[in-house]
Amino acid sequence: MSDDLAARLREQGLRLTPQRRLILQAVEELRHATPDEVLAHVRSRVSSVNASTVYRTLEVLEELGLVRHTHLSDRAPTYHSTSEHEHVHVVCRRCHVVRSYDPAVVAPLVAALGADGFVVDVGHLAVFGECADCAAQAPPDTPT
Amino acid sequence: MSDDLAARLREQGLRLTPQRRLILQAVEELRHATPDEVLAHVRSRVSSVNASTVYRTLEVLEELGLVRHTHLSDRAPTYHSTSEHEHVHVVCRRCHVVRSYDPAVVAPLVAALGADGFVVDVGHLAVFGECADCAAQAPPDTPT
DNA sequence: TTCAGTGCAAAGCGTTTGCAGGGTG
DNA sequence: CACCCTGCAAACGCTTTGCACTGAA
Repeated sequence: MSDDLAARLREQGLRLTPQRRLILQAVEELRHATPDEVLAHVRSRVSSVNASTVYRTLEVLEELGLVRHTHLSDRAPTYHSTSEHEHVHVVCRRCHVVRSYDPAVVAPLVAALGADGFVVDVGHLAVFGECADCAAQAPPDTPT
Repeated sequence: MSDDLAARLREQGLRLTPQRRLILQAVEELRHATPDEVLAHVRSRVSSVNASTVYRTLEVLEELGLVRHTHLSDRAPTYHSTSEHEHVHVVCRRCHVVRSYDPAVVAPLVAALGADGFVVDVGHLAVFGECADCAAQAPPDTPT
C-alpha cells in the first residue's frame, strides 16, 4: 500500500517524506491505533518524529483515503488502514474488547437509512454494548 | 421526571441540591446538549453554577439512569434525558444535521450481535454519513 | 452535626497552530 | 530553488482533580 502513498501524494502535489511513510506503515502494522500509539511505534524505530507531525500526517492520509478513524473510546480516536476490508467495530464497554464484524451486520440499517437518501459511513461505525463474557460474570453496572 | 431525581438520589445516599435539579431540567429542556450548553442554560436562570459541577452532576445523573450521552461530533458529548423514547442518532457529517430514528432501524443489527451474546447499547449509537440533501448538492469531500 | 456537594483554581489530556528552519521534487 | 513539511513550543478546548468551605438531611 505504500506504493499508493507516493502516487496519491503526487496527485495532490504533496510530498513523500520518511515521516509519512513511517506513519502509514505504523497504522498498517498496528491495525488499530491512536495517534499516541502511532507516535510510539514510529519512535521505536526512528527516534525523531514529532506528535504534531503524526496528527498532521494522519489527517493527510485520511484525506487521501489511505487510513480511516473511528471512536472506540471516549478518548483518542483509533486509526486503521483502508487496505483492510471494511468492517464495523463492536466494543464491549466493560472489558473494552473490540471485535470487527462484516458490514453485512449493518446492511439492513444501511438499507433503511438509504431509503431516506442517507448514505451511511459504515467504516466509522462503532457499536457499544456488553459482550457475552461480561454479561455472564458481571454486576449490572460500570461505564465506558 | 424531577420526582425521580429525589427518589433515586436518596436510594444511593446522595443529596438533592438546587444545582442537580437545574442541570437535569436543562438537559430535559434542551433535549440534546453538551456540558457547555447545559452550563449556559443553567446560568441563564441562576447565575452561580460551576462547570465542574455540571460535569460531576451529569456523571451522577447518568449513573442514576436519568440521562444518557452519545458522541455526535468529534468534540464534546451530547446528553439527553432518558424520559424521551430511546432513539438512534443519525448525523450528517457535512451539514451536521442530527436526526433521531426509531430503534427498529437497528433491530437486525441488535439481533445479529445478540446471536453472539452481545447486548447493544442502542441509545449510545450514532450513525454518521451523508444526508440526502448534502449528497445531492455536494462535491465528493469534506470531513466531520 | 456529619459528610456529600460545590466553587475555585490548577492541572491534565489530546489536539492545533505559528513560526523558522529543513528537505523534497 | 520554490514551497511543502517538520520540529518546537505555546496555546487551546474539554475535562478532571485537590482542597477548603457550604449546606442537605
